[in-house]
Amino acid sequence: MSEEGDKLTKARDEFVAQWGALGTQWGINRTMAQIHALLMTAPLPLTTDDVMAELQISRGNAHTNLKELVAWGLLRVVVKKGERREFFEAEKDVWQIFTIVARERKRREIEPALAILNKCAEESREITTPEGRAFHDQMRQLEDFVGFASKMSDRVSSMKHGLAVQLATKLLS
Amino acid sequence: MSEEGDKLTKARDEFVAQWGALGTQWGINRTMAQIHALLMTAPLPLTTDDVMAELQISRGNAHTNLKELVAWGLLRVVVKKGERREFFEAEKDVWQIFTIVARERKRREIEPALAILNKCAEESREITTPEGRAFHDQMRQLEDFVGFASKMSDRVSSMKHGLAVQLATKLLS
DNA sequence: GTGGTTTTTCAGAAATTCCTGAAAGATCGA
DNA sequence: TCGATCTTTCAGGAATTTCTGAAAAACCAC
Repeated sequence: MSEEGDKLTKARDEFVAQWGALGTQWGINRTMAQIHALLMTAPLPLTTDDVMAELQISRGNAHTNLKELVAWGLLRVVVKKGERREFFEAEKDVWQIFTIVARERKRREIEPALAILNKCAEESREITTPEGRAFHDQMRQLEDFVGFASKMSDRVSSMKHGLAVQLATKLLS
Repeated sequence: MSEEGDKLTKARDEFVAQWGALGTQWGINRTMAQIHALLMTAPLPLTTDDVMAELQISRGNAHTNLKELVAWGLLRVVVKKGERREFFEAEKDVWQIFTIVARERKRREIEPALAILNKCAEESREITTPEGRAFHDQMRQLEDFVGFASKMSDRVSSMKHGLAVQLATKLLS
């Protein structure tokens, strides 16, 4: 039995470590990704101290990243009767996770881009030189495309899981 | 005339600066994003020295990031008759840019994730404890979803622009 | 070959991001 | 109100990423 426990611990530790390393690529910091991995695979909600102990990190670090994950909506705070400490539990549904991440990425990556493109397209609207026209055109094309992507992202994110799969299956066939 | 030229220069400089700042969010470094912005809006191909002068950066920095952009496929090297220096020109078609970025992101973000999930699902396959089953299940669900996303990404990236728009329009209607 | 030009590399500096640890601030029961 | 417990903040330090500048390598015409 202890052997199976070992295998599980090993697999889980590996998942946490590797997922943390991947987090960097995804533009979130290592600790945040590790905490997310840890809680996604935790059978029960954990406290800040549990997380500190498991990942060997400081209280400040654990606290900041736990709250950040709560702000994203990837974790929930759980209050237990007769317990003063806060417990944290992860959203485990993959479609939910996906929509949360998609929304956040849209907010941080797509919307600022749109704002810039809008502004630059506007500022160059009335320039009549060939270079000016070319610039304006390029801004418009980018703006149109990014705006389009933004709308798509909204649509997909707000779909029910089943519907999205249905659509995707059609696309893949 | 000079007034229009000023307006264009101003708009373009702003685009380069802001796009550079955005690059950070997108997980590429500021300089790389700035160079990309500069060349996407350049009427003619530029040399390394042009880029150094425009962005006020060192030769090493300019060189490294130009080559990186060429490796991505976002820039092309242009050789001019009677010129020894290399000139660089950007891919300006938005759909092309999108597919290139999508492919690169898939390679850097999705594929490593799949590899990890695969490994962890495999390692926990035979564990029979309830915790082990739960872990294995979670890995499988993530694996399935990410694999699915990977295939979708491939499909969309390899579409012709028109087809993608057609599909998307249907989705948006 | 030689001299002049352009490209490439890379060690160390600069900038940015992330983490720690401790102190201050809340919360709560008695 | 007090003491105990838990949460939050943040200055300074550590780690990571990015950039510079100069030297080396590659290239080319003569």
